[in-house]
Amino acid sequence: MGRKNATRLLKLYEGLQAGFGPQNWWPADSRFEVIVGAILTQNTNWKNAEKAIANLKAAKKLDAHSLLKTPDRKLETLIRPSGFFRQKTERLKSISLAFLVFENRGFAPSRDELLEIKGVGKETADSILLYAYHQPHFVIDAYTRRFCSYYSLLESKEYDDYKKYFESSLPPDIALFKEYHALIVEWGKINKRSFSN
DNA sequence: GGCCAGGACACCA
DNA sequence: TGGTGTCATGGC
Repeated sequence: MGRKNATRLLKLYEGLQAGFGPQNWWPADSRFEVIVGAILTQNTNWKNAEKAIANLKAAKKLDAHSLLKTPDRKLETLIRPSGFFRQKTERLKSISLAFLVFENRGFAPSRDELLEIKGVGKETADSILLYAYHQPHFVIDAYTRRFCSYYSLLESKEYDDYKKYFESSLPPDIALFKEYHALIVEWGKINKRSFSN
């Protein structure tokens, strides 16, 4: 059954690849920038998150120390285009602090450690693990659920059900995980009018 | 002009 | 566990 899923998933992957080409996620110059982007894009169009990141970059606040030293009001102004700017200001600060701890001790955070950080849920944690720390965690988002529903792969309400489905069906290939999730997002953007929910 | 983005969390029953 | 409200800007 795992084999069947694998065959099916890989076939769909090839189709997406052929249709959309290489995505090369995550666009960022540093590990910290990936993490910041993961917070800023929560329930937000990436274009808007990108503007906020550009503002942070221009203000030279795109490193954990500078960001932590920036007053909340100032930070809110810089990230305003990404929406939810008050929440995200708080979340950026809490994750910046945790990031410094991870850097100092010299090894990557576990999923549970990330989930303990305020403002980091399952999708954000997996995005950070996959795209910032290059570990084989499959990222599940709204598009992935629709994708699974559309192709009758899996029907569930639980994040972890989807995560296990992909991780147990696919070979633990980091590049594959990164590219597959990115392609599903592209697929979702194109098909969003085709069906609802 | 309404709808919704690469979610998370608090609160309630 | 399951349902609902809140957070907020900008593109289409």
